[in-house]
Amino acid sequence: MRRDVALHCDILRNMPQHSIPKDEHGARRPRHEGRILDAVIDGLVEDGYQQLTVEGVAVRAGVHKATLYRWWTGKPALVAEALAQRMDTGPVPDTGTTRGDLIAWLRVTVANYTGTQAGVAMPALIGDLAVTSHGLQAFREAFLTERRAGCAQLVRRGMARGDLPVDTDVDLFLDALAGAVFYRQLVSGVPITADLPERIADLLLGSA
Amino acid sequence: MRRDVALHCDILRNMPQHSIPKDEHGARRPRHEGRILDAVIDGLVEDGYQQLTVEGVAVRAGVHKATLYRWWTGKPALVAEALAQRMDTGPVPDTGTTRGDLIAWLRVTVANYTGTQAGVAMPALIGDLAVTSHGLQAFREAFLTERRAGCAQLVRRGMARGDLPVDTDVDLFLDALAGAVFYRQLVSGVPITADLPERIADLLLGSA
Amino acid sequence: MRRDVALHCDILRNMPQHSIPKDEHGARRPRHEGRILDAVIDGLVEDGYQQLTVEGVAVRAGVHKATLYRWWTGKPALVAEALAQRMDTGPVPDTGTTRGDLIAWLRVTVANYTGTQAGVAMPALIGDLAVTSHGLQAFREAFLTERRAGCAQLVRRGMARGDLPVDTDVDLFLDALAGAVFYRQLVSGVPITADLPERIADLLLGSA
Amino acid sequence: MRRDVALHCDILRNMPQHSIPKDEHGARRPRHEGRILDAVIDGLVEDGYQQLTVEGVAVRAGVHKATLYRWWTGKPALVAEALAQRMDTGPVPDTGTTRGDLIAWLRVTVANYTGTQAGVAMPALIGDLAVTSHGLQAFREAFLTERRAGCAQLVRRGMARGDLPVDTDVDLFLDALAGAVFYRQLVSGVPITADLPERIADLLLGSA
DNA sequence: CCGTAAACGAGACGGTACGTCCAGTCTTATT
DNA sequence: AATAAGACTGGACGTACCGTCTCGTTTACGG
Repeated sequence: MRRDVALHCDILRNMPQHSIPKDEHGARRPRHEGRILDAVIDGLVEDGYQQLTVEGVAVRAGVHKATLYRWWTGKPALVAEALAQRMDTGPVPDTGTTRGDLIAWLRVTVANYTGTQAGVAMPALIGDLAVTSHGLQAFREAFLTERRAGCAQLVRRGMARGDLPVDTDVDLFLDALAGAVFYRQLVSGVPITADLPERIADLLLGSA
Repeated sequence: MRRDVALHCDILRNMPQHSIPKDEHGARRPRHEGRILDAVIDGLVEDGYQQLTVEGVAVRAGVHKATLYRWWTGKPALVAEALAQRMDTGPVPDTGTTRGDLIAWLRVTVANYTGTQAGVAMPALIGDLAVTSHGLQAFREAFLTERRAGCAQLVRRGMARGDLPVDTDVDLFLDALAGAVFYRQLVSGVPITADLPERIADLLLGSA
Repeated sequence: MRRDVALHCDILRNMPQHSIPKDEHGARRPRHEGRILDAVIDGLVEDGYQQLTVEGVAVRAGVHKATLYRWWTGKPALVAEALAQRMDTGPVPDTGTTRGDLIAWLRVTVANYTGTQAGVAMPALIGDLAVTSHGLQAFREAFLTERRAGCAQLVRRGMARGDLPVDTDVDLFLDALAGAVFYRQLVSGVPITADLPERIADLLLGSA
Repeated sequence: MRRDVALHCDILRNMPQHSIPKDEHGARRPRHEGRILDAVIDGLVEDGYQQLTVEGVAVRAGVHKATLYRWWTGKPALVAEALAQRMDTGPVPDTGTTRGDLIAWLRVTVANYTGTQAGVAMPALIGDLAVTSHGLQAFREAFLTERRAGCAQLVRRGMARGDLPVDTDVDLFLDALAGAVFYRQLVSGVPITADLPERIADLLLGSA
């Protein structure tokens, strides 16, 4: 009943008062889920993941702490769900060229990791989720799988076009693509400039 | 006096009893520094970064909690120093070929992130360090700069040899190199196999 | 509607299914009153008064918590009613001698306070009831008045017989009689032996 | 270290600032013990035992909740210690006559149970203490033993004087003595008048 | 060899948040 | 109607760890 990191892309929210909210499968949902997830996002933006507390979210959302624990197992689950719902995924880009597709895709990635609080929250969140073995895996499925599949599609299109070697290791390509952004933002700290997407695309297309 | 993330590659340790440990500049050092950093590492290995507590380290090291706070500002500083001392850096590889050098360097990187507890602790540690603006920067300088410089040297050698384009963005190349490993280990969760170093090298050398 | 500590010596219980239970005055009664009060008693016996919870009673009785709150004001009222129905009162003893009567009466008292869970539950129950001014009074009327009247009758018979002074303070006599048992059981903790009734009777009859 | 109901008649309190308070045996004591026990008593008087909360005591005493839990196991232990220190024991009365002694002793008893909040708190306290098997026993030893011994001395003196039968069951006598007051105050609810001590004395001396 | 300064051990303490429990109320649906 | 189902507010629980503090003791160096 209680979702650990059971993430839903729930669009049915802000229902008329006094009607029990349900998701698309008819399952019960927290009464004030919208307010709660908004509160999580707001807290992330203002204070960052570390400073975010369950009690703080409860206060901000005007909800009792116990209500949060009824529906989520704790801070990681709350944040994971909030991020999953708010993180921009967008459509798979189709610009006509492989380079253009990769650049478009990377732009969204860069925006997600830098523009929102998601990037800053991510390492700590992952650290928290990794405490339990299943936590991180569930998060990956809810959060990454879809987005990763979109990019894989894009890479295969490039292979078909002959822009990429036919034996390209797709998974590795994706890891290098996203990893370059992720690592720069979190670890190396090299400033992220507007032309980063193009530079990464060029590096990986071997046409730099 | 108190080092926040003032990391030293201290080789003077395990001194004869009853002599005050000093570093190479004659500065005083914590009496039981060796035991303490060992305790940190042990704690990391057994419980992970999240579960590690300053009190726990104190108990494990047979030292009073206040002693730790006298010398370090808290958990992140303790862990950062412990990792910096234990993380294997090694010499800059020189195998004769650029591909060989990259593979050798990546092997050490993979070993660091997977073999030790460092990789697992890293995201949470970074998350903690990122709370204070200077924390993360200090950690980078102590931890990354040297290692990164070694790899940069290796990349420039490749450019000189003509194995890499002359206008290669070195910083970006390093980010993609390490990022692919880091991202795979922490985010995507794709299993890390023995041939990963070769595959990454091939991908980035455009010869895949 | 809702009885606070409105205790009834209800003998209409375990009715045929699907007939609305009513008391002797035709008033409506909770549908599953029997199961509920049994659950209270069971809970008292197994866990004691402190550990008894309204939710626990609801679960045990297979009834919804709200149902309990519809008919009773809370735990004290529930327990008070359950005890009132189960506490053995018995007839006023008439053995022919005052000493015999007192002993017989004390035997029942001792049995009530030691054999059942009533004695153990009593102080905490009284503590809870005493929170509201009327709570304790209502409990006294339902629980004590009848039993006390029976004993008073017995004492007056003794005065008539000349076994007790004609100016005996009956209320005080009753308090000392029951108080000796109550105090020993709850406060002093001196073990209660089989001959306690005789000893108390002798003490108060002045023939010890 | 932590006293469950380890009660001390500690007179060493309100020490000069920054000196660690110790009891007569040199054992450590809570820094603000005086303020804390005062807060307990005040809370009892104003709200009664049931409404008293550990958090409330902490606030009232200007002390952190964790401090209370460091030194006491919970509410029962706190209240027990506070009552033990504040409950008037007084010297064993010696009026020259057994009747006078009993009356004097009963007056203090009545005052304790009615004048202070102790009497009102007592049943609920006992109920709480009785949850753990040792709790009640510890309380008895700290709280009752001394006072009871004083009265026993008084009863034996009466036996020596010939005012009481030589085979009087002292324990039972004490139970009846205190029980009459206790039971009236808590259970029967009969109003306690000024002449109650005399009446009880007369009843038990068989001279009523 | 002894006095001084520091590091250290011991542990109470205030503070913040945790995650849990139960009370008691409410809405909605069912019987 | 009375019940069932169960979400919800509210308040307290007892715990964990943080980082700071005082106080007394040890340690090792420098005169």
